[in-house]
Amino acid sequence: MKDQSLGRYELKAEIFKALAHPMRLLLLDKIKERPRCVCELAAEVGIDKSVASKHLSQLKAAGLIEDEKRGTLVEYHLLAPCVLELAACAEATIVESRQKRLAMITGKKRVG
Amino acid sequence: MKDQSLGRYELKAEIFKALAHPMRLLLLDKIKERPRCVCELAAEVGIDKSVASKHLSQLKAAGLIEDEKRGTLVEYHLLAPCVLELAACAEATIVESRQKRLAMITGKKRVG
DNA sequence: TGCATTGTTGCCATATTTAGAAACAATTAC
DNA sequence: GTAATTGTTTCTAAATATGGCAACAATGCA
Repeated sequence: MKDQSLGRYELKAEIFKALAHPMRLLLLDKIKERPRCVCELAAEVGIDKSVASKHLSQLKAAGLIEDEKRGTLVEYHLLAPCVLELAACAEATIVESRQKRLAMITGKKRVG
Repeated sequence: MKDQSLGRYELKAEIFKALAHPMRLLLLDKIKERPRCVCELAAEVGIDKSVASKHLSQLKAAGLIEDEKRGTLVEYHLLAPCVLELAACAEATIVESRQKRLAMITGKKRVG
């Protein structure tokens, strides 16, 4: 195996990889509020424009956002609304997992 | 900024990072079918047990799976059902995004 | 006890990712 | 045209992730 089924997951992994950076998640949230250009995003989150551009490029390559040129500006807007649910689900997953873990620890103490 | 809001996204990013590898997505799918031990998973996907153990460790750290010792075996089972939706959503996102992109290209050709 | 099975961890070499600065490209305004 | 603004690309160094192997730990069995 190792190739047979693996191919099916590489595309999925690419999307998760695009989401696997706190700065990109922050940028996504900013863009979700309203479309923004690179310079505005870079200033808001306090990073260099080249770094912002590269992060946005990755999000675009994953099909999560889209760009539109307006003069010298390049405005990015959200393409996949599903992403928001992804992020929310991720957060919920953390909370649930921790609660379960805590409950289990407590339960074990009581039982054993 | 750069610290102010970023912290909120680091935990989310950790989850996405755990999902950002095709092998780990494959392992998750196997575990989703039914709980399995490390050696079975490693054999099924064709990787070394140490590599499998490390991947599973990452999934566990992200709160996505949980382990349970059974003699010399360590059985892993799915902890966050939300993850499955995450993966499905990721796949749908790809398809939708590509269709939109194709439609846009076609549209641009027609219009312009 | 001695041995086999199962998992985890440590180590190493390699590959990928990232940030920052500078160079470069594209557009607008003068 | 020239300068200014905005983005992208390139290059480099540092950080991180990955796979494979060996060493080690834990459990079960004879």
